[in-house]
Amino acid sequence: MEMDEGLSGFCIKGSGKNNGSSGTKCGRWNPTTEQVRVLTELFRSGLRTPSTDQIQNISTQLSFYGKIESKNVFYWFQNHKARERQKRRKVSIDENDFISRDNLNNKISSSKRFFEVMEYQSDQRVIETLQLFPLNSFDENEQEKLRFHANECREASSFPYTINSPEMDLPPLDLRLSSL
Amino acid sequence: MEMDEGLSGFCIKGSGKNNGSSGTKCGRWNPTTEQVRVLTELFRSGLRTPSTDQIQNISTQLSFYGKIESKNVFYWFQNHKARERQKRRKVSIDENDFISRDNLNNKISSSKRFFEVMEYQSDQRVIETLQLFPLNSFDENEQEKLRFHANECREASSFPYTINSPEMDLPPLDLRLSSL
DNA sequence: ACAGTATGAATGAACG
DNA sequence: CGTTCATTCATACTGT
Repeated sequence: MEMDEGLSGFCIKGSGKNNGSSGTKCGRWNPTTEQVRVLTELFRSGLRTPSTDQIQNISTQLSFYGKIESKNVFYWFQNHKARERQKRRKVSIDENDFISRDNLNNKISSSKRFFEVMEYQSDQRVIETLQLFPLNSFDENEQEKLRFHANECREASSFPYTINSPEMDLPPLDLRLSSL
Repeated sequence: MEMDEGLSGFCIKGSGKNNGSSGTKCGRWNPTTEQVRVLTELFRSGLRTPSTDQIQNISTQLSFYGKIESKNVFYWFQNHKARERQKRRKVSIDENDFISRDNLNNKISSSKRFFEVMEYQSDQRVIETLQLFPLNSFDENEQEKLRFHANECREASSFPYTINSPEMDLPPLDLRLSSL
């Protein structure tokens, strides 16, 4: 395997993993559970795109829990934000083919996809919690709403899904690339 | 952590597996042989990085064979591509190694590695076959060559956010946003 | 039952 | 920012 440990990367993270997880090699930042916890909290408090100063501060504070650089914090937020959106995008597409976007009621006939949707909701719920300060990353929520359409137009070609969904009568199978 | 994604619902997949691949526990997607077959076919037809639409379509079509979400398709291609690359990298390294070592002493006689190389050359050769559409994922080989750069220096910070520091003698921990 | 492997999933890092 | 790459974690699978 690859037990090259003697390199300049140093690992921390030996912080007693209870569930015996990661072996933990280094070379890349491997956040402590505490670090992740804090970052997540900040994120859920509404912070999305921390300023340089904020990054510095967060990084400094988190260094208490283990090795960390500001770029790690930067990337973390970048990724977390991006993936939240990505996830949301994917799910809403997946869920599309039977929930006509708001169904007016929890009619949700087929429960098949139900769980997936639930999951995200619970993940998103508390965004408002700590919305009490001047973040300069203000109103992320607002901004996000505004930004909400620009993203969709990526491949304008593919919008068969949004509202209708009788397309579940898929022709048994035609997977020539052209048909995708 | 972010395990909100881990539970993708439940299992289906009872579709009689010949060689007993019908694991059928859940927690993670377990593709049907049919699903794998199709995915592989697409891959060999040249598809590497399907767009969101394509992912969606594929997913929908494959759902005919069993439960599947678009993220599964996404990951599948991600992984498949990565592993192909990985494999190739290893082999070419091995081969360099092999050549430089044995070249002087011997004519290429041992052959073990040859087959491996052959194998996916033949695997790649067919890329053009179905290249009749806008796949947007073209000729991975070329792209890969271009991409061949600084993958090494993980530590060197080419990072815009590094040059800042003076303040902050960290108070043990106060991460309320206001304090950032 | 266990070691080794194949592969789904997650995520840090970075590119365009 | 959205995407893509590399690496790692976790689990299903397979052979012994």
